[in-house]
This record gives sequence, structure tokens and C-alpha cells, in this order.
Amino acid sequence: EKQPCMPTHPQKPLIVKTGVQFTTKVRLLVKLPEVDYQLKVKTTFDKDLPPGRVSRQFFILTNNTKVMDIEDYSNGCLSVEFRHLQLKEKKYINGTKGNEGLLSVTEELHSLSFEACFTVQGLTIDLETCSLPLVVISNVSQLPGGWASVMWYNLLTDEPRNMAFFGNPPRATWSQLSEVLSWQFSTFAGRGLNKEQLSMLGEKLLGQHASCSDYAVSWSKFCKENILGKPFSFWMWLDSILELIKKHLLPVWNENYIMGFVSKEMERTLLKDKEQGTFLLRFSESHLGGITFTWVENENGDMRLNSVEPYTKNRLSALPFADIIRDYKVISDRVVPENPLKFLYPNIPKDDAFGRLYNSQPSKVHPYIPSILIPISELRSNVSTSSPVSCQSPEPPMTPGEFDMLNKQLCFSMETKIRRKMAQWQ
Amino acid sequence: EKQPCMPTHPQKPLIVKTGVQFTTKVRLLVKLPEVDYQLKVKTTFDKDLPPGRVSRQFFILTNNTKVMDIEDYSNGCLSVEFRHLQLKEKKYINGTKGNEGLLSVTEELHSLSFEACFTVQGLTIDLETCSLPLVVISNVSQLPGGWASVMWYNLLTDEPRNMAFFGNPPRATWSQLSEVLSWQFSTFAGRGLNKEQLSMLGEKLLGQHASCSDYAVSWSKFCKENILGKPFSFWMWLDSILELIKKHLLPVWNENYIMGFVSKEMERTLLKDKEQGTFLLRFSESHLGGITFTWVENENGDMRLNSVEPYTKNRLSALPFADIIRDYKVISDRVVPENPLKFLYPNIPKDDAFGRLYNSQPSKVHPYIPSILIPISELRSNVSTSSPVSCQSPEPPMTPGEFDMLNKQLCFSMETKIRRKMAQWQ
DNA sequence: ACAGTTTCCCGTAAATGC
DNA sequence: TGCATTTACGGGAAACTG
Repeated sequence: EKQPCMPTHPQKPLIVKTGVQFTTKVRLLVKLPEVDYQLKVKTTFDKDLPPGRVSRQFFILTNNTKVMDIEDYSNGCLSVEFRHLQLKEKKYINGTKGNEGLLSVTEELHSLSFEACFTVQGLTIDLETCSLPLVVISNVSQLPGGWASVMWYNLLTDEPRNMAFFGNPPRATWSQLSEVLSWQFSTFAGRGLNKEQLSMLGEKLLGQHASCSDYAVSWSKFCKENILGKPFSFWMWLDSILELIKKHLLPVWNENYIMGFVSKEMERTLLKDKEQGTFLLRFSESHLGGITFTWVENENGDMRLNSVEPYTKNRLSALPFADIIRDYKVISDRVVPENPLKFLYPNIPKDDAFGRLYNSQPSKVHPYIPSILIPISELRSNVSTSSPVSCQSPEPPMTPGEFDMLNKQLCFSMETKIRRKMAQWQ
Repeated sequence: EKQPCMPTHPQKPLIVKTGVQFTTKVRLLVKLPEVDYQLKVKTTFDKDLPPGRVSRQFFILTNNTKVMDIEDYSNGCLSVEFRHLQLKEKKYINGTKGNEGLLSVTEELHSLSFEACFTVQGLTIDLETCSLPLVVISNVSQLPGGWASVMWYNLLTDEPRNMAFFGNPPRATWSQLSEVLSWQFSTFAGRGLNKEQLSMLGEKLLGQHASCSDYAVSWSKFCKENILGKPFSFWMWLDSILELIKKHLLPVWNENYIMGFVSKEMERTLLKDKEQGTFLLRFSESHLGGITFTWVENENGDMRLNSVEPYTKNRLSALPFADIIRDYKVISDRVVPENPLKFLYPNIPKDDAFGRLYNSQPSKVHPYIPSILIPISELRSNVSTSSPVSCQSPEPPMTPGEFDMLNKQLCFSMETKIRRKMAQWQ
């Protein structure tokens, strides 16, 4: 009967952080016969606790009762918006909390309930509804995990509230999952993932099953288990890249200049026959939130690929990425430093691609001599010969595989599906 | 009878930030005849409000009563330490707050009171004491202003609580003030200011009165009025330098490699006859928290001075200052870049001075080519001839003047005086 | 409109709990 | 002890408020 609207973290609905204000809205969808008194709505957190096991418990710190009002810009239905709500954890419930130890806090699902009661023609009517499952976090460091839960839940079930969802979470087919991943990039970074990029992600996540778009990925594989040999899971890695783009690479990403997700084999294949100075941009697979460039160098007729140590948010906040590309220099044995980056793959002259994105340095504070930071690599001749060519292209090999790209229509319908669901709560 | 001990911001006692925990301690200095019950102490914020005018009002959020205990490592006297105290502002006292509009929040003085009551041999005895004046802030951005107040108060009065002090604050002689300033640097940066540095500060603050160490500086001049032509006061400027040192320049400062405070004339005098490549380090006078180097260049037999655009905390957190000095390069018209910094004034070879402070780059993440940031200035030949030599040494001229350096003994006695006072509360 | 002041809250670091 | 989770709070920015 009523439609509640969810609290939102910046662009991330259904995640609430303790001690941070959130907003929620309920709408009464049925038209009531004239009610001559004001209709009060009360919101409660986790009203009906799941019977047995109880994990963390929270309560709403601030005032949780408000009167419904005729919605401004709408068909005159009643609605109420709770603002400045804030969650706090109940301490010392009864001894220890009975969490089964299997679920992490970001897999724990909660909900907001809304209740109202009114009398019409001697009839007392109780209204009640509640939100889609929420994830409660206490620090933004838990946001990626929480968001993974929200995505998985809404991707894989239509149940309005299955609080035990993560007790035995269903798998997602790669076709479903890749759609959501691309949607993440288009929503948060402004441009989705293309077929090739998704192909590399599929290989990374599925290995030998990558060719099968019906292959079902487990929740654990997606978000809980670490990538083999790395101290982070697939989603943590991907989300770190999303954050890097949002904060430091937005224009470059949106111009489609970042290939980003390329396997080692693919990189070599693409650059093999290219002119010296051809380069591409891709994300680090070994570290969280890093971007590097790989360029073609010609050494006595031998082609070889070099990659720079990845740039992370710290360095990028000192120096925008486009400027890094403009100014990057390699100096080998007291020769004049040279910028090895000439053509963005396949063959766009560097300045044609990045010219508009360069910063308008230098700064011109008069009596001073302007100074900029430039990134530089120093190659000693012994270093440059000590590593065999096969080691020059960094990071472990990825088995190439076929990958069924989702067509645009599917992609949109997915987007619509999630959007529709989210929209119910907005 | 009792000695309270003050809340502390990191190293800055007598300043309390709302919503942030602080600690305070009270000691009973007299030995009481055996008291067979526990002695409760209650602490109250601003217990006796000054009668008329009332400005902001605060209260202690957390539990404010505790039982005195025999102090662990001491002569067995009673003491109690309140931890996790937290201040919150009372809102909507009675309409508007009656602040006279003259004092800023960091000039508003407050205090903590401590009360206890006990009966001995039928006699009821009330004990009460209170703290030195406190400054309450709501954001760390107010810390410099608050600390200025604490310094000024404790420098210029021995009254234990004169809450109206800043209604008409006394002046400080330059001799008193310079001692405190030097003490600030030795306390927070590990090395005080020498005679020449204080001389430059004196000129900056006093102008033509700089030669007179008895000249009295007003509170307003020190902390409230902006420096002529600048959007900040003398103390805000100096404190920004202190912060810069604390966060980014500690080893360089403590090695005494930063001359720091040098007037334009003095700089020119010092460097005039020096060898090409001689440089000195000084703080920016035009911007908050900046450091630059000025070096000697020889151009067809003409000496000239160049200064680099000052480095501020943002750049220094991308690149440590010693590395900047090591790597700085000037490139003019496609010549091989050269580092113009050779000898730290007067004539210490650069690497002798800074060698130990260089970072141990590069980082060696194997498959990648390591990359570092280097600071670089590009000189176009037309630029380098367009500005007359007289403009090369930046920032407006400072009238040189004589300055009576405080001798070391005075310096210590000052330090002792403030320390003694602070110690009472610690 | 605006400046002084407070609130908000991310992101890092430290503390806490299990 | 180590890992998961929460708390603490500096710092930049937005919101507030006379």
C-alpha cells in the first residue's frame, strides 16, 4: 500500500552508515477517503527481528514519527519524508551477539519499517510496509562490501525482503553479472564497459569457464575469496578502479582513452606490430587502484614493451594523469630525457587525444620561477638488459577466451530492471 | 588546595574542541585527616558564569563525577583523572547569545570547575578549584587562533582566571614575544629561532620600531589584523610555517638547513659574492605555508638570484623536500636539464647536507619500470631576459633593522615560566 | 550577501572485540 | 594472536546563522 524510499549514500542506496544522517520517504499509494485528522507515520529499524539468531542491533537515534502530507509535485497523494535519521548500535543486548560467524557485517540484511494507523467510519485500519534489505556499515571502508551485497541481492532475487539471502546466496551467471558491472561503470564513471573489457574481466573471474556466458559465479568468488595470489577479492579490485576513475580519471575514461582491462596476451597482440611510441593505458592487476601505461620500444630492431610503475591516488592527486602522459620522460645513461609516449593505441597522436585535458600550467606567480612536477624513469643500461624481453610486459598471464558480449538491448533492460527496483524506493 | 590538570589537544593544552574527548586531572595537595568514605569530585564547565554578558555556553556530555584515589606513583596524595570528557554547546539559551560582537570565539575564555565536599569531626568542608582559562573551538581550523590566545594570556598575566582578559588585552614587548615565538619552534619543531631569524620576524611585525626590543606589540597586530596587503595575520602566517615544518620539513629544519626567515635585502647581501649554485631555503611571505629556494646564477658575468615557486603541503606530500632539492632541474631551450642547486649557503656541498635525508627510491616492483616525480622549471629565453634583475629576488622589500637578540638565559627563564604554569596543570 | 562559526562526514589511524 | 569491526578525529567543504 505504501512505497518507502531508501536512504542513500552518495549514489549508493540501501547502505546506511551508523552515525551518519540519512533520508527516507514513504508514499501512500491508495487514495484514502477523507481523513480529518493527521496521519502519523512511525519508522522503526529492524522491527520484526528474525526469530532465532540475532546479530547486530541498531536503533534510530532521532525522532522517528512524522505526519503525512500531500505531496507537492504529484497527483496529490500522501507522503512523508524522514530527514536526519541516524542509526546507532545497541550495545550489550544479552551477553554476546549470536552471529553465526559465517556472515560478515556487510552480508547482514536489515530493514526499515513504517507504520500508520487510522480510523474511518468506525473502522480501524493499520498500514505497514518496509524497505528493501539494507546493509549497515560503520566506516566507509565497508562501503564496497556493502554495495556488493546490495547489487547481488537486487540482481538475483525479486523477494522484497529475504533477510537470510546471504545465508545461502544464489550464483549469478556471467551474463547477468557482466551487465551489472558495466552498469556500475556507466553509473559511477559515466561510461560502461565494452565487449573486450568485459572479456578480460570474465577471464579473470572465471578462468577456463570464461567462454561460457551461462557459467554461474558464486558470491564468494565474486566478493569474498581473494584472487589467487592477491590479498583482495575480484570486486574489491574492480571497485578500487572505479574509485580511481571517479576521483582522478573521469575525463580520460569518458573519452574512451583507457583500455583499462587488457590481458597480457592481448596487450602483446595489440602492440606487436605497432610503431615505436605507441602506448595504451590499463589498470594494475597486482595492486588496488593503480593505472599504468605500456609502450612500444624499438631496440636494435627488436620490439619490446615497457610498463611504468602504476600510478595510484596519492600520486595522481599531486599530478593529473593527462599531465603525467604529457610530461613522462625516460632518461638512460645521461642522454637527454625523452618522452616515449607518442601514439595512443591504435595510432592517435598523443596531443590530439590528450591535448584538451592537459592542465594550463605554469602558474605565473610573478617573482617566482614556476615549477611543475614531472614523472621520470631512469634506466641504467644494465637494468635495461638484465630482464629478458618476456618479462617486460608485467603481471601474470591471462588465458584468452571467448566471451559472449551482452547486446545493448539486454544491457538497457538490465539497467531498467535495477533502476525500476531502485526507483520504487526513491 | 587542589591542582587541576588540563585537557590537551595534541601538545596544545587549554584548548578543547567540542565533540572531541579530553582528559583532566585534579590533585589534592593537602593531606586530609583520615576520611573513611570516598571523596567524590564533580567537574562543571563554566560553573560561575560571568554575571552580565553571556556568550557561548557549553556543558559536559559525559559523566562528570568521580571518586578520588590515592595516586599511584607519588607521595600518596589523592587525585582523580577524568577521561573521555566531551563538550557540547547549549543551544537556544534565551533567544540570542549576548556576545558583544567584539570578541571572536577564540578570545572567549572558559573554565572547568572541580568541587568536593567532606565532613571531618563534625565539620563540613567544601573544596573547590578551577582551571586556567580555556578556549573552546569547534573545528581544528580554529586551533591557531585559540593557541594564540592561550599564549598571549599566559605570557602576559599571572591571574589564575581573568575571563575578561581579551576585552582589553595588554600589549607584549617584542622581547617577551620573540621569546615565546622561538619557544614555539623549539617545542613543536624541535629547534628554536636564532637571532637573525627573530630579527626578520621583528621587522615584519614592527616595521620601523624593530630596533626597539621594548616596543610593545598589540594583540590585534599579532593575531587579528591582516599583514598589509595580505589576507592573513602575522600569527596565522607564522603558524602555517610551523605546521609545514611539523609535517614535511622536520629533519631539514632540525639540521638547521632552513634559514627560513630572511629579508630580501639580507638574502641579496648574503648571496651577493657567492659562487654560482649557492642557495638558501626560506619561507614564502606571500602565501601561507610555503617554502622556496633562492640560488645564485651567473649570466655572462652578471650575478642574479632566482627563486622557485614555493612548495606547499600538497606538493610536499607527493615529494619530500630533500628529494626536491636533489632532483630539481631547470631546462632552458632544449638544453640538457641541469640542477642549479650546488651549495647550501654558505658553502656546503648539497649532497653533504642533504644526502642522509634523500629517500631511498626507486621502488623496484619488478616487472614495472620505476618512476619518480621530479620538480622542473622551464625557462624560455625570452622569459629569462624579460624581467629585470631587480625583480628576480621575490617578495616586497623588508627594511633591515637592528635587533636585540635575547640571550639564552632569558630564553630559558621564559620557557621555565610558561612551563611552570603549564606544569601546574599537568 | 557575507563572514564567522559550526556541522557534516570521508578517509586514515588507532582502538577494540572476538 | 590475528583478523574483523568499530571508534576517533583531522581536515576540507558545506551548511548554518546571525
